[in-house]
Amino acid sequence: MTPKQEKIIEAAIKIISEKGYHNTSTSEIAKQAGVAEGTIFRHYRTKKDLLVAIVSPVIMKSIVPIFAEKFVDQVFQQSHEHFEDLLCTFIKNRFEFAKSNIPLIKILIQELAFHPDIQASFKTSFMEKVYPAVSQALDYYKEKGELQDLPNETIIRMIGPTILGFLVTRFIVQPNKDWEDEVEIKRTVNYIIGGIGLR
Amino acid sequence: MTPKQEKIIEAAIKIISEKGYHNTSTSEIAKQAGVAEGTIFRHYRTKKDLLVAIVSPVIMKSIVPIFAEKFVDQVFQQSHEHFEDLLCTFIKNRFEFAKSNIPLIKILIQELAFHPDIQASFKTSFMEKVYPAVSQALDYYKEKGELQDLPNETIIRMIGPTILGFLVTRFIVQPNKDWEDEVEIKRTVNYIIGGIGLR
Amino acid sequence: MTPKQEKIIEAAIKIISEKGYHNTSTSEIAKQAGVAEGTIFRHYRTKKDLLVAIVSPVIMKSIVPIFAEKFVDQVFQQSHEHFEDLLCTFIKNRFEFAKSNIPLIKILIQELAFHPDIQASFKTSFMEKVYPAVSQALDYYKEKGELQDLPNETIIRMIGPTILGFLVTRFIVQPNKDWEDEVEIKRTVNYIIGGIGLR
Amino acid sequence: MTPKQEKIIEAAIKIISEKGYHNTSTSEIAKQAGVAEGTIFRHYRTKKDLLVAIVSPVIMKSIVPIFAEKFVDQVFQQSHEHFEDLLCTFIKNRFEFAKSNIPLIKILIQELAFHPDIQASFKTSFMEKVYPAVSQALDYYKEKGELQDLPNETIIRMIGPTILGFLVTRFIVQPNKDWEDEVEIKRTVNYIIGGIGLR
DNA sequence: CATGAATGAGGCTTCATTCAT
DNA sequence: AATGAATGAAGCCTCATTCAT
Repeated sequence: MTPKQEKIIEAAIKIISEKGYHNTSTSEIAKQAGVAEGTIFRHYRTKKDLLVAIVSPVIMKSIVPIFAEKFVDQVFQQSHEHFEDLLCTFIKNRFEFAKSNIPLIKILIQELAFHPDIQASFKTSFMEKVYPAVSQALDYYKEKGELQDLPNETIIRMIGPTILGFLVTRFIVQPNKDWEDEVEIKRTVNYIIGGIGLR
Repeated sequence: MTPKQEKIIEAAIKIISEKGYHNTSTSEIAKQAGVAEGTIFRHYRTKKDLLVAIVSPVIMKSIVPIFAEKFVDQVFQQSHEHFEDLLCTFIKNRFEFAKSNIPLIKILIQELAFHPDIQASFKTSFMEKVYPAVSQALDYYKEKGELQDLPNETIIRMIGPTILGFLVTRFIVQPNKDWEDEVEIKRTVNYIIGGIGLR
Repeated sequence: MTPKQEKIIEAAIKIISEKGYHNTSTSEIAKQAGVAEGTIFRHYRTKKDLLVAIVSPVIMKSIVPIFAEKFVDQVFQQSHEHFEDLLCTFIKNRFEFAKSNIPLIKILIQELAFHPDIQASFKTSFMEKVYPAVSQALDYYKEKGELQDLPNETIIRMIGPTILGFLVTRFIVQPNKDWEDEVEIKRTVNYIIGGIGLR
Repeated sequence: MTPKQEKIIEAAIKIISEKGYHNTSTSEIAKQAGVAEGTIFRHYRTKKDLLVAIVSPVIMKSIVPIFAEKFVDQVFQQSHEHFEDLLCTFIKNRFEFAKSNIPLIKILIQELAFHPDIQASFKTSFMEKVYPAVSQALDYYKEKGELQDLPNETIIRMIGPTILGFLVTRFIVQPNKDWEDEVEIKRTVNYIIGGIGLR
């Protein structure tokens, strides 16, 4: 990855996250990157390729890592005795990730709707790497009697938007509000635990 | 609203919800509507105006009505003794609304990100009509001891994505899944009540 | 065919025949036609489509008509007792055709090499319409003892370039030479008859 | 001519003959030649220069040699008693030349139309070297009473396309047909002799 | 009111050519 | 001599918008 390439990606992320993929012209990206327009196409065959180059790693990093590599181990190494601990770790981790990747996440969310191939890539990542790991963890805590006996799909369907909703509100909808992050994270954890935990 | 106008709106909703605003050309809309391209611009000065004409009513209908007109009354007429009842009514109502307005909601969600003016309109509607009503209701049930003592903003920030997440999953992400709607609605209500209710 | 369309075709023929398809830009054609560049694409979806629209009719008119419609009839109505008469009529006819379609023929010859689809179209026309008719005529005159017993393919392979070579030399290679057309046509006929006729 | 240069020429001939000059990019040539794109421009100032470097020798070799060097001598050394012998030698010679230079000849024929300077070069070669020699030979055989009393220009105008037409048909239009080369060459000679010879 | 041909600005992309390494 | 990243001019094409009919 040459310095010019980095500038291009950087510029593209900045502008696309602000105005959206379709409202951003390659000439604009080139100008912002301080590069000739042709240079973009030396590195990315099409404008779409550039988008994919931006979005692909985010897909990986946004959902995969925690689960694929450490998550399951952690769970069974009892590093998180209670589901609540695990949830808390997870939310804090994703919070930090979101905090330092706002533009990328904005782009991913916005463009997911319009690019079936990106959608597919996302879905695949999710179904192959995230879902099995989470499902396994949920089963584990269900057996420990910490979770209600709901289908895993339902649980995920409820936790997912809760966390995503929190992060989107926090960083995209009202980024300038005076947030007490610690408290709000705690409340989100409580909300989820209240909603799916066993009393 | 002439019959031609209706055809235009109808066609625009169909195509834009499928392919997105930017991937839909006015000529395509005209063809689908069985109308000359010029006719569109006789009724809507710009393509953007057409989008606004589509999206504006949805903004109203998607968040306002229940609250603005009947909601508060209902609450104080004790038509819903418990918050859970109110919540259940609300979710079922929004469920039906979503069911019969999928394309419109798709458009609204997708384009909200790229059109600051639509965002503003949405925000205004929300802050002026929805928030006060909901807030009032929450206070009422808090006093009745049915809700935890959380800031209203936080409660809304948690309920909102939960419901929206359910509807989006149900109708957009996995519309073809074999859903047991009754059950899933009940679970969603329980999830929320568990999360914010007092035990 | 609107007047603008005619202007476009006219301009395209002029410039492409002078400079070749690839050296001619659509903006140049538009300017020469006194039309906006976009107008070209309203009538012809691509630049290639424009070329095909120009070339297709020439394919038809350059080889098909004489044979398909009148040729065979004429032969069997003994309107041409000798092969020489038929040949003379044919060459004169093609001579006149070439004279009034020089740019079109130039384009056809030049671009045939680079556009496999046009080639195919040409080949099809030739094999389906021209070859059978000519072959039939040749057989007829062979039986009359006027032609040597050569395979029809060979005869056509020799007559074709002779006539084409004459026309190309006459109208493209040396259009400004002081030609005695009558004489030169007669000589061409004699050359062919000498080459394939029976003494 | 360095080995790199040879690779470049070789690659250029291959690709340009297949796809034409304008449809071949210098980067493609570089890749096929296993050379950096810049290297092409170190040896040939422009893409056009490269084409000329390819085409120039073919112009020489395709029409000049036989005549310029050995032809005239041969004629007056009576190495060919009859015109037919000379013609036969010539066609066989050009046949072999064509056989081993198909791509080059393809390029020459195709690009001649679009490059006035190459045309000029061709014309000059022809007028200065070929025409006088051939003309002299024709006069010689006319005096011997073997040829009809036609203008040399006319004779050349008829023989040229006949031979060229044969070679183009044989090697470019229908290279895969099952040709009996010996027979077909003989027929071509007979066709020409029949057409211009004295009975 | 409706039409649809015409417009022309602007977008993406290609590619011959240059130049620092 | 060779490289190949960078350039930017120019090409094809799309599409929202206008306007004469």
